Amino acid sequence: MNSVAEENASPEVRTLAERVFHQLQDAIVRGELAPGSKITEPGLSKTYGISRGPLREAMRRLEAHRLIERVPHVGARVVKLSMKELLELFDVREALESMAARLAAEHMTREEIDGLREVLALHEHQADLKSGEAYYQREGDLDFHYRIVQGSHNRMLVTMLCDDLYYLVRLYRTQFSASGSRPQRAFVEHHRIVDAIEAGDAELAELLMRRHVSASRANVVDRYAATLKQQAEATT
Amino acid sequence: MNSVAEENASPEVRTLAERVFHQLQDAIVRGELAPGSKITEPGLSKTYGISRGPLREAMRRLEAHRLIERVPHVGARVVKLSMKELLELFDVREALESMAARLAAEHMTREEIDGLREVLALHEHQADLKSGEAYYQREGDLDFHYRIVQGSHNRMLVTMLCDDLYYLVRLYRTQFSASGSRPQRAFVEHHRIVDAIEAGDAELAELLMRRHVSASRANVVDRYAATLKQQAEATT
DNA sequence: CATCCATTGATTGTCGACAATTGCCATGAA
DNA sequence: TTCATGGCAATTGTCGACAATCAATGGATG
Repeated sequence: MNSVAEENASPEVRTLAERVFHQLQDAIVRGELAPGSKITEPGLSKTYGISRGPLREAMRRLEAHRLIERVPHVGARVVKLSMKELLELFDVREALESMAARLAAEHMTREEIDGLREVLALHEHQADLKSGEAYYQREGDLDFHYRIVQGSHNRMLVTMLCDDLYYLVRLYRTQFSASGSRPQRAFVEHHRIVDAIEAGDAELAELLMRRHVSASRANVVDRYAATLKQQAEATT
Repeated sequence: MNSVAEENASPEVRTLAERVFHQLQDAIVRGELAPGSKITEPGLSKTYGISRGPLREAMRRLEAHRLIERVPHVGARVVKLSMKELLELFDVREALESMAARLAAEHMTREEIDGLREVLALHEHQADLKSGEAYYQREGDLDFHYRIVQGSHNRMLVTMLCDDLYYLVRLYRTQFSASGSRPQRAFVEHHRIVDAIEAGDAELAELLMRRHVSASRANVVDRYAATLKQQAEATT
């Protein structure tokens, strides 16, 4: 049923390999393909109705994006983020996003800043409606970071964060079912960051973003420790 | 002389696609494939004596590493770094390497620090011999940065810098024939960085590395401006 | 003479089949 | 019972051929 519906030309969905790459990327990030599960070429080839050629290219791209792990002559499995790797991811994000915030403060245009403010307002509105949910809010959080990165006007940075790391972040959120959080505090931090960017204060924007990511990391560590403790109590 | 040396089973040179990927990677970085030149699948297929299947997978990997650029149904060309992209690269390096230095100061082992000092001593020795050359010194410079990144013990960071960015750095050096430099000053900076790492002073190590990369970037800008001016004079 | 369109050539995208390597399972011996 | 060894099935790696798409050249027309 989907073979006819999706044939209109999106930016880069013109070839089969591209299409199945995005499909697989989504399936993995949304958790439809379980982390750690084995991926077999004939299997996917059948489910997606394409030959193994394009499929292998799609898998090579997934490998480059760290969404699957391959071993020659053995096979591929969906990546399974360990706590260690998750913390590594946060360190990298801290480095790259703080730089992005700094560059954004220097290069962001008026329209981009306005758009950023709108995103912020939208989030607060949603947060008012269902403050406990924090469901759409999570996607919104990424939206916020997304726009700042684009505001850096550094294409290399944009590619690294938006095309690679953010998919890992989303994967982590489904994998650890991390609905988590600290909504109001994050909102305040977001506002401060935008203020700094609007003021053109690169140093401050960088510092605030760095603390923001760092705090998010600390929050994850806390929640993880709590989970461990809870499990320990459950088994006694 | 290295064409025979590297054929015994290296970590991941077991499949044709892997092999030709590394070969192409080297060829591009060393400038044997001119930047901007068009790459055709039948052509490479013949020169390397393999079928188009593995070749396409190798090219997909090269694309992911930003060494070639592909357009669907049109073709692929060797990447040609513009000055803008080069500066973008430096910003990303500044972010990632300063974080690496910080983590290195926290996690580097005694042996790794000793090894780092040896590298430094070796470079000074080479610099004494032929102070003007700065040829091997350039590879040495990368060696220094390489080891610090590994000292961060952050696998994601290692992959990003060593597997991706450093190849772009090498490509830039051949493309701009940038033998460039400021040897003695860089040496001093290197020493200071190692001192900070050995002292476990993460903040300082981060700051110094950041300045080091930033200074290197400024140096590139200066040399570029000089080149432009020189060209302008030549055409009058 | 310039512009537009069609045909041609080549290159990329896709497919199915064959060869090579791996992991598993059964069989046998210590 | 346990371990080693052999064969077997399945998956991955590789190849050559066919179809789809694009750029380029040539001719026709305003």
